[in-house]
Amino acid sequence: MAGLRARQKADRNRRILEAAGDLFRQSGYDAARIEDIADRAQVSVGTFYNYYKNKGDLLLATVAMEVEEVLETGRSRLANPPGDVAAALTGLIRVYYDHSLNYLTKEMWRTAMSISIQHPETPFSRHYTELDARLSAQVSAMLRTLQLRGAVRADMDAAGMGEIVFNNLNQLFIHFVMDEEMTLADLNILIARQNAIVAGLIAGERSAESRPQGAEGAAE
Amino acid sequence: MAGLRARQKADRNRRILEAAGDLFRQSGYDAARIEDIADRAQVSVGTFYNYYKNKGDLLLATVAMEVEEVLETGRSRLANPPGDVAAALTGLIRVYYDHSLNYLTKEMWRTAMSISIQHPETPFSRHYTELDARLSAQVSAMLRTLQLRGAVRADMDAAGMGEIVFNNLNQLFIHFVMDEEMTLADLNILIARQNAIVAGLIAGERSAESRPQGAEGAAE
DNA sequence: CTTTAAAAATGAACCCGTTCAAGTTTTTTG
DNA sequence: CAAAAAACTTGAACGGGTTCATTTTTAAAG
Repeated sequence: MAGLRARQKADRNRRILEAAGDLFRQSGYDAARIEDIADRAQVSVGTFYNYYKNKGDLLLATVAMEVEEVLETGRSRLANPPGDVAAALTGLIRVYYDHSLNYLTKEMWRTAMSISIQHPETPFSRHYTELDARLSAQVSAMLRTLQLRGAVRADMDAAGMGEIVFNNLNQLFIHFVMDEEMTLADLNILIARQNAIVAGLIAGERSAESRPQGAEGAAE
Repeated sequence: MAGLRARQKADRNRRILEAAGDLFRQSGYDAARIEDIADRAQVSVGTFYNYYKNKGDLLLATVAMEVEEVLETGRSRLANPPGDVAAALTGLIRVYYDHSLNYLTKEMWRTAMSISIQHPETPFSRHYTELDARLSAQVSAMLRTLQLRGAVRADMDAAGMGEIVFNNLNQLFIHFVMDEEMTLADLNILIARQNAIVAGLIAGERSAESRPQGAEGAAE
């Protein structure tokens, strides 16, 4: 009987993950108590802490699964982006956005981001930050591809502009998860508007890109 | 004797704020216990909770003071921005950045952001989000001013582009406070680089703006 | 198969933010 | 000025995340 201990360990881990996902989605992160999660996973509270360093650490396991899936889907989009700059950007970004609520609630996203910001030195945060960096790199890579095709101005720093576009979409995503009323459709409209501006600015000289709209009044 | 109660109240509030600011800076937000803050302010724990709804609420009072000051300084920069687009953007943004560590530590910023994201419906978060919106509006206003002067392309949506620029600087600021090693100088270099890209893209046709650098290789 | 050692599970105890019933001080009323 | 009401202070008690000494289970050694 090779590895009874290992099997039991894997089993308990799976049960904890399942229980946590269920309870987080059902009652929310704050309301889901460690004791509840442990009970449902049929382990004691102490055992839970042998598997995860703390409650936040447990959330990462779930969030990370989601983001890995998004990265994989995004990768397949990099090879052949649409020729239209706005469409290419929006298409890639929608891959990210449209996956976002598959397994995670907005509250779970908020909590994950929140913990990541507050404790940047933890493995949780480092992992999360690294996933962000990889998403950002995908946007840069897409811009570079478009640039090599001539769809984007050759004199632009694609890597830097990719970061700007990613930072923008990331911030919009934060707004999205912070507003329970906001739908994915709303978010997509916002990002399409922003991307249209960017596309108008970076489109190659010869491309038939639609030029941006006129300016609105300013504030403050 | 008009308002003994009012004077005592103001006094206690001042003492609590001072004690909290001191302890947060000295020992960090997490390590500063409510009991310690209350002791130092010469009130009981119960009394503390008559003045602030919770620990995070107390942080807002400090953070808000800092941001209000930044907004005021920023306002004075709006009327007469430098003609150079990159210089105008970087100048405004440096007002924000250079003030940021006057009264607050990185850890305090992280905590404030963290709480704001996790509990968006609280007054704390609403206030913080509103301050962000006002900063964003300042960036938009500056772009609009430059546009009216002809330093920025007339066909650009200044309000939308202002949001993009703000989202970018905000995200960079998050990176900054998440990395204890990173200095303000490092941050300013990063934002100058990003702004140079933006400036190159949005500069008015006739302006003598420096064109952006060549593109780097892409990733992923 | 016993014995010994290592690994893991357990729940009571601890810490700290928050709440609340009871007590105290200030203000208002007559 | 006394009595009643209102406003405020207080610290003990509560809840939930986390820790740790102890016990139990599995693996290794003889």
